[in-house]
Amino acid sequence: MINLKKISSKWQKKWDEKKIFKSVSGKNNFYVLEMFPYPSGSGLHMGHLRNYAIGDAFARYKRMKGFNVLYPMGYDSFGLPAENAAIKQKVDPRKWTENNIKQMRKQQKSIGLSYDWSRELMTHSEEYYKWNQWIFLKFLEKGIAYKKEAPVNWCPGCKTVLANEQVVSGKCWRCKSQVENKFLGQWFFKIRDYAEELLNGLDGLKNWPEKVKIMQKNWIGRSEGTEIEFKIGKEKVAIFTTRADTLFGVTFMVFAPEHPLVAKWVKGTKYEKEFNSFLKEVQKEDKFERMAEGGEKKGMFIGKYASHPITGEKIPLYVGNFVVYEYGAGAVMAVPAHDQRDFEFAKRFKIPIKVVIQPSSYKLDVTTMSQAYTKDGKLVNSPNFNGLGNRKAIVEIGKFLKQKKLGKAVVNYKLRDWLISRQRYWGTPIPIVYCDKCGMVPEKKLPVLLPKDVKFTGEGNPLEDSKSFAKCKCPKCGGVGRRETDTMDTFVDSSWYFLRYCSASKKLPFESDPVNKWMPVDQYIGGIEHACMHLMYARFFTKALRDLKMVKFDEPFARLLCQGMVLKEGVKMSKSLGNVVEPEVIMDKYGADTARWFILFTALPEKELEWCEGGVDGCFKFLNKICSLLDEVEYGNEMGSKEKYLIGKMHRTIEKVENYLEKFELSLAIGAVMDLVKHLVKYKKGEVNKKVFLEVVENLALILNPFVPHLSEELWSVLGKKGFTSLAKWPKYDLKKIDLKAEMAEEAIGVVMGDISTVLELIGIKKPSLIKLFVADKWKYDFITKFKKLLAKDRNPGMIIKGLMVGELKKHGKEISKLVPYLINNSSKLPEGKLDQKSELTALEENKEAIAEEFECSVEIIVGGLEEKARKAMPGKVGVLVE
RNA sequence: GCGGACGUGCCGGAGUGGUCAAACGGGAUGGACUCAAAAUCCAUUGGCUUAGUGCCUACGCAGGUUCGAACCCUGCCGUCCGCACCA
Repeated sequence: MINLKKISSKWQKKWDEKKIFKSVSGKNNFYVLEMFPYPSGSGLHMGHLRNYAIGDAFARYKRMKGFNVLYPMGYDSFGLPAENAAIKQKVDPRKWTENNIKQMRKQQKSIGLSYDWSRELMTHSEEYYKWNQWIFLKFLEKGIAYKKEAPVNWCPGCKTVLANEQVVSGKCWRCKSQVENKFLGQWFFKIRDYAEELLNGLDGLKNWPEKVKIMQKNWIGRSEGTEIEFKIGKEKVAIFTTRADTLFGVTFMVFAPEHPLVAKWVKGTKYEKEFNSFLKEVQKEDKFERMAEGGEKKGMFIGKYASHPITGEKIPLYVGNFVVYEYGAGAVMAVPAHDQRDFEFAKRFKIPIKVVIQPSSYKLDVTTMSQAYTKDGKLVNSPNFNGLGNRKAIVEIGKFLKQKKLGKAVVNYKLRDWLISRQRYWGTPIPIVYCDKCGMVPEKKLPVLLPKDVKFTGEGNPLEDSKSFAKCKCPKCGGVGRRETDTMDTFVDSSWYFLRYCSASKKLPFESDPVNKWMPVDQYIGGIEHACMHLMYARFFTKALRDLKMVKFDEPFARLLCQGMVLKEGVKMSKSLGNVVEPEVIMDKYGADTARWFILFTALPEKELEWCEGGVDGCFKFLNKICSLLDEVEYGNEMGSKEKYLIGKMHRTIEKVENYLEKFELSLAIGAVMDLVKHLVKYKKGEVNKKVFLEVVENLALILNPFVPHLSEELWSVLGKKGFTSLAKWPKYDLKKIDLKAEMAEEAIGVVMGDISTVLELIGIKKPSLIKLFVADKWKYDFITKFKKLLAKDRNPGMIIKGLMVGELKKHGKEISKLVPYLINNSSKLPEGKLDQKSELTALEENKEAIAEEFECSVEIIVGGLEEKARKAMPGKVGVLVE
C-alpha cells in the first residue's frame, strides 16, 4: 500500500536532485506559462493552486508527448502591498517581499510543479528592473514614451495615479478607494498608436477565449465618425461625431470642464468665477457618479459662441460634466433632438431643440418630445440634404465637409494612452534627470537604483525625501540635476517577463535568438481579471518591441486559458468574507496529489470551482484505491474476454485522456482515468493475468503523471520500473488492439457498422440466429423514440440489429447507408427509381427471405432510429450489438 | 443602456440533434463485514408500479423547426460577469 502523503517530498527531492525539468531550447519547443504571482504576505491561495495544477498537468503531458517544454516561474515582486507593509509594519519592503517569495516558492515546490527553477526571475531585482529602464529609454527614443500634463485618476488610498484600466467602477482596482481627478505631469506609453493593430490582431488569436477578445475589443472601443471644424473666434476646434447627419440640428456645443481653451476663454470675464467653482465641483465629484448614464447633467454657459460650419449660425458654448476630456476633442456638438444627453442638457438650460431627422411612421414635434429621437429617418431642416436617409446623409455630409475643407472621416478609440507613472517607492525608477540647463535628460547609466535612505511615513512619495536619490548630476552637462521620482507601473514589469525567461542575458533585456525560438508562449494560463490590463499591455509591448526590431513576432500568447474562480458556498473565496480554505491545510491533510486531483477533477478549468471538503475526501479515497492496486493480487494466466476487454479499455482510456488533455478538459480526462481504475479494481477481485494486469497498471502509472505526479512515480517504482514517469514517453494507444467481441460481451452493447457480412466478421459471429434490420419509418416514427429500449430488449447472443436512420441521411443528402446497396446487389425485386424510407422498408421486406437464406437465420425488420452519435464515437461504424 | 456567459437530479457537475431517467464525484438510505465504529464492498437514490424487455413526468418558462430537442430557433423569467454620459 502506497502512502499518498509520504511520497510527495520523496519524489520532489529526486526531481530536484536530478534537475529533470531543466529545459534547453531544441526541436519541438513548447512554452507553457502561468501568470506569475505577486508575492503577497498571505502566500499561496486556492486560485494559485488551481492555476498551477492546470498548467503543470499540461506541461507534463506535453513533455511526455516528446515536446521540449519551457515551463518557468517567477515573481511580480514590485508593487504597493510591499510599501504598505513597510508603512504599517515598519519593515523593509525588500525584506518583506523576499520573505514572501521564499515562503511562496516553498509552497509551490511542495505541490510538485515541474518548473525549470533555474530560470526564475524577480521583477524587483536590479538585474530585472534595469531592463525596464533600458526599454523605457528605447521607448522614449522611439517616441513611444512621453510626458504630458493630463487629468489623471488619483487614488487617495494608494496615494498615486492609476491607469484607466486600473479604475473599476470609479474605484481603485486594488484598494477600492474612490478615485479622484487631478491634473498632473505624467509619463505615458503611446498604446493608442497601436489601437488599430491591437484590435485587428484579435482576429488572429484563434485560441483565445471569445470573452477576453470581446472585452479587449470593447475596451479599445473603435468608432468611425466625422471630424467637423467649428470656428470659435480665432480658434478652430475640430470635434468628433458619429452622427454627421444631424449637423444641421446643432444648437449648442459642450466642452469638457478640463479643456484648456475654456479656462482661456473665461479668463477675465464675468463667467470666470462661476466656472472655477464648477470645475472644482466636477473634479470633486467621483468619477463613477459623474460618468454614470442618467446622471444629472450639470453645466454652464461660458459666454462664447461658435459659428456653424455650414449655416454660420451662432452656437452658444457650454461646459458640461458629461463630456470626457480625453475622448475625441474633449468637446461635442450638441444635437438635442437626436441625442439623449444633449436633450436633457437642452431642457435644463432651455436651449432650443431642432428636429433634423424625421421617422417615417410618425412626425416628431419639438413641443411634445419627451426624449431624443435616436433612430433612423429622413433628413429635414437640412438645406441641400433634405429627404436623404440619415445613414446615407452621414456619408454625403462628410463628403461635403471634406470638399469645403471643414472636416473629414476619422476613426476614434476609447483606448487612452497608458499612464505609467506612479508616485510610489516600490517600483522601477524612471531613468530621467531634469536639469535647468539641459531640460529633460535620459539617464544612460543603468540601473538607476532605488535608494535605501528612505522613510515610509504613508505621506507622499518616499523618493522625494531621499537625499541620495532626488539630487544628482545632470548626465549631459554635469551640473545639478533633479531625478524623476515617479516609478513605473508594475504592469510594465509584467509586460515582457515572459521574454526574459527565454534568455536572461546580462547585456540585454533578452537575446533575440532564443526568444524567437521559444516565443510566442504556446499556452498561457491565468485569471480573466487581466483581460484589459496585463493581457493588453503585454500585446502592446510585443508590438512595440517588434518595431524596435527586438522580436520577430506580433503576439505574445498563442493560446490562452482563463481559469475560473474558486468558490465556497457560491461566493468567491476571499479573506474579507472569511471563507478561505488554505491550500497548505489541504496539502498537509491529504498530500499534494489529492489536492491536485480534486482541483482538476471537480470542474472544467474555465468554469468556477465550488470547493467542497467532501469532494476532497472522496478524491483521497479514490487515490487510495490506486495505492492498493498492487496489494494482494492473485496471479494466473487466464486469457479470456475479461482480459481482452481490459486491454481494450486501456487503449480507449489512453486515447480519451489524450484527447481531453489536448482540449483542456482535464476533469473529463480524470473521469476517464477513474473509469479505467474502476475496471482494474473490479478485475483484480478474481484471478488476474499477470502480464495483462501489469501492462495496464504500467500504462496507468504513466497517464497519471500529469495529474498526480508523485503517485505516478511511486507506482512506477513499485512496479520495479527504472527512471521517472515524468520523463517517460506518453503511451501510444492502438485501437486495433481492441477486441470488439470481448468489449461487447463485457459491456453488453457495442457499435459496429458495415454491410451485414462485415458486421458479422467484426463481431466474430459466424452463424447468427437472428438478424434485425432497422428502418426509420416516417409513418411510424413513434418507434424511433423507443430505439434504446428496443436495444435493451434484444440482448440475446448471436442476434444482430442493423440500424439505419433514413431521416438523418436524407437531411444530409447522403446515400441511404451501406445496407441498401447490399440489398440492391442481392435482389432482383427492388423498386425502380429513388429509394425513400417507404420503399426501403418495402425493399427490406422483399429481401428478407434472401438475407435469411444467405445467413441461414431468421430476419426481422424493425422500424426505428440510429445514432449519429455512435458514428462519431467510432468513425465509420454504426449499427449495434449484443452479447 | 451596450456586450457576454449561464440556468440539468438532494448537491457539485458531464452531456449540446437520436445508445438519456442522464457520465463522473459528493451526499443520503438499505445491506455485507464487525462486539461496535472507521475503512472497504454491494444495492437503491424522479413518480407510479400488476415489479415486466411496464407506464408517466422531467434538463428555468412558453412557443417553433424536426420523424426525433436538455442540445437548434424565437420570446419571456432568473442568476452572474465585463464596459459604461465615448459624442
